Amino acid sequence: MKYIDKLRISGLRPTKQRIQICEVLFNTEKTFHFTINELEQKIRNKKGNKISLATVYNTVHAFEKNGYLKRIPLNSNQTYFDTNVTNHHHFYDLKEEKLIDLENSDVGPISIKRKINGKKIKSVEVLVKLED
Amino acid sequence: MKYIDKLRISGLRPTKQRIQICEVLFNTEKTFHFTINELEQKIRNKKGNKISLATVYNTVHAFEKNGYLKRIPLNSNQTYFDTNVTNHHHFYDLKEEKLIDLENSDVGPISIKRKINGKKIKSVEVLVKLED
DNA sequence: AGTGTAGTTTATAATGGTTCTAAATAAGTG
DNA sequence: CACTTATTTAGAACCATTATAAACTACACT
Ligand SMILES: [Mn+2]
Ligand SMILES: [Mn+2]
Ligand SMILES: [Zn+2]
Ligand SMILES: [Zn+2]
Repeated sequence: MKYIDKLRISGLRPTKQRIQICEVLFNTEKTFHFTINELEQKIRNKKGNKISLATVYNTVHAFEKNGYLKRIPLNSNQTYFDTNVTNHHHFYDLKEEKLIDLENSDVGPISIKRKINGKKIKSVEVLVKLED
Repeated sequence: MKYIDKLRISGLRPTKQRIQICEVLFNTEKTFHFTINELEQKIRNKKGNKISLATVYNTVHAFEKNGYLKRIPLNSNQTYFDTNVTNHHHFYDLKEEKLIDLENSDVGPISIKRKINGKKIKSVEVLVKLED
């Protein structure tokens, strides 16, 4: 999907800054994990110009709300996002403080046997912590 | 196990403040989830006196390090802890913003088929998000 | 018991990721 | 081009958490 469509569907006008964010986020072979600060640095390195943090936060949050980015539940002082929005799970390397994707085929089916009245399951996410 | 032993094993002297924290954390039929601020309020309500936040943080972190409390990976602006330190998983009710324990028997066995060289699995935690 | 030392509590400050603000700028529309 | 509305931005505000350092306490040893 073209960047501009992702932006438009997310209710955002395709500005110069947002398109640069898109190029770093979506113009890659592989998906990746990032914090807001890492993303801001990456844009500065790859594009050679600086986008204000407020714009990065706004754009990432809009993409998250519209399903083009995923927030990863993790105990860290920074929030981690994922450009891989398919259902998948994660290794978390405690020493390196790095996330690694687990393909869905890497994890057997997960059966949740308990039901909560009036609630339905929105997502099931597994976090596998790794140590040496 | 007596509070004082938990404290001593954690390398902490059994002071008046720490014993009050223990009474609120461990002197209950059921286990529970909490944030530091909720814990501090609970102590003030149940014990009628105030313990400084620094002491609550220090004590909780010492108990976490020694396996008497568990930190729950969750995307929140506050850190959640659990007095249930057995292997178990969680529902997270997105609307109520509340954690619910899933007993181990509520979740089928989870097989992780991928290995990372030189790393071993420390924990496997499932987070099931609930919506209405 | 009294003393000395190391551990502890506490109020308060510092830190740092995130969110808010409001003024300057840019996009879209006719 | 003129106008309206959305966007960007630097900086301030927010707030959970961590650090600080002075007053206080546990406890081991006389
Ligand atoms: Mn978090
Ligand atoms: Mn946190
Ligand atoms: Zn991922
Ligand atoms: Zn729990």
